[in-house]
Amino acid sequence: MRFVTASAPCLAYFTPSKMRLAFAGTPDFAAAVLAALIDNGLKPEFVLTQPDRAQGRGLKLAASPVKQLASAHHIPVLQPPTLKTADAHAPLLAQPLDVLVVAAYGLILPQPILDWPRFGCLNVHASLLPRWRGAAPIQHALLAGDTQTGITLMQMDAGLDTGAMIATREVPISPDDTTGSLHDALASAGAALAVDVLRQLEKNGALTSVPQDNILATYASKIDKSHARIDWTQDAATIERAIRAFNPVPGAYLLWNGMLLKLWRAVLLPDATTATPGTVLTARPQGIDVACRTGVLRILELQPAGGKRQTAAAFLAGHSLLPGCQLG
RNA sequence: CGCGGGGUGGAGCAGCUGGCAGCUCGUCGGGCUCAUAACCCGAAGGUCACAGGUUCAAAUCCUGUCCCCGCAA
Repeated sequence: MRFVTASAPCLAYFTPSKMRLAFAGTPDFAAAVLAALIDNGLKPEFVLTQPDRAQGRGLKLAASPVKQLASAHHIPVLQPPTLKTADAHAPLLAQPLDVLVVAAYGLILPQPILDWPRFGCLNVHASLLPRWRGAAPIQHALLAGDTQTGITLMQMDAGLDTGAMIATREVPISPDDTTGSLHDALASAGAALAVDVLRQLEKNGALTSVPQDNILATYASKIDKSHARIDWTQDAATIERAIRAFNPVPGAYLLWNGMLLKLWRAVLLPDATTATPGTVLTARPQGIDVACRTGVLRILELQPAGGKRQTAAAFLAGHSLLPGCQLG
């Protein structure tokens, strides 16, 4: 926001982006990118986001983070349920556009939409393509034990994250990163990269890109609850990565006495064990040690269904989880 | 009105077919010991989320409100 004195001609102070820019996105990740565009004088003329959905306890109707942010800045918001039909995209195509920035929008863009902006649709993807194309790149990077990931800004085409790459930005993965922490780091990297590329486009009037090497492509399939149950027949290092990859959602969990326990934090122990995988070796205030296929995992923080997240010491104070019992 | 669990000393839980508020841990005091997570004795600390109702009597039964959480989306 800049101030304009009453006596000065407004236009002399107001230098709007010459580009006709629009934005499409839905969750927090997208909202972070949108916020950066707004803060850097690249305010979109309008925003596309998914329709308000009933969600949360009580299924209350909620606006997406992108919609909330756009509304706060008085940017027009469009929420078509789909873009596949001519009815849906006809009104959009009537409007001239230079570039559409897309970040975690969640709707498939058909060819007419991809061809709509003069410089095409630019997607902010949370991996270093061609590695981890698809829906859950952050989780898969953690599950795989990657030590580095990043953001790729690419020119969208009809394939799933197959478009030519315009720019990338690397983000290191630390041994204690979770999907939550990495998501935030990637969101700010993505936001910064999107701003950089748009400024460059504004200056040069053109974009350069390099095609992806399809041979190196890997796919990051969607994560759901069924993946989040701890499998003790895996080795301890794999399980520890899974706990971080499923934090904060959907939450790695195990079953004990028919009770669902979410695992929030665990560390690898150097110990070896010959116990059956899933056996509790010791249950002490400093942690609950569980045998895995190879290695031992110490659970530090967990959460019973209906209860709050708590330390192992707190949990043990109220539950008799004894050494020797089996976790599933 | 999507389904469900829960709010009890500082922490985690039990009690909830109504009748003296309990357990594990922590805290404080003392003792015993120099045994990988010590042990023994003692003490402090709670208007049982809030409001109303039923009752001789309510943490417990009924009604309403607030807050926390799991599932499902």
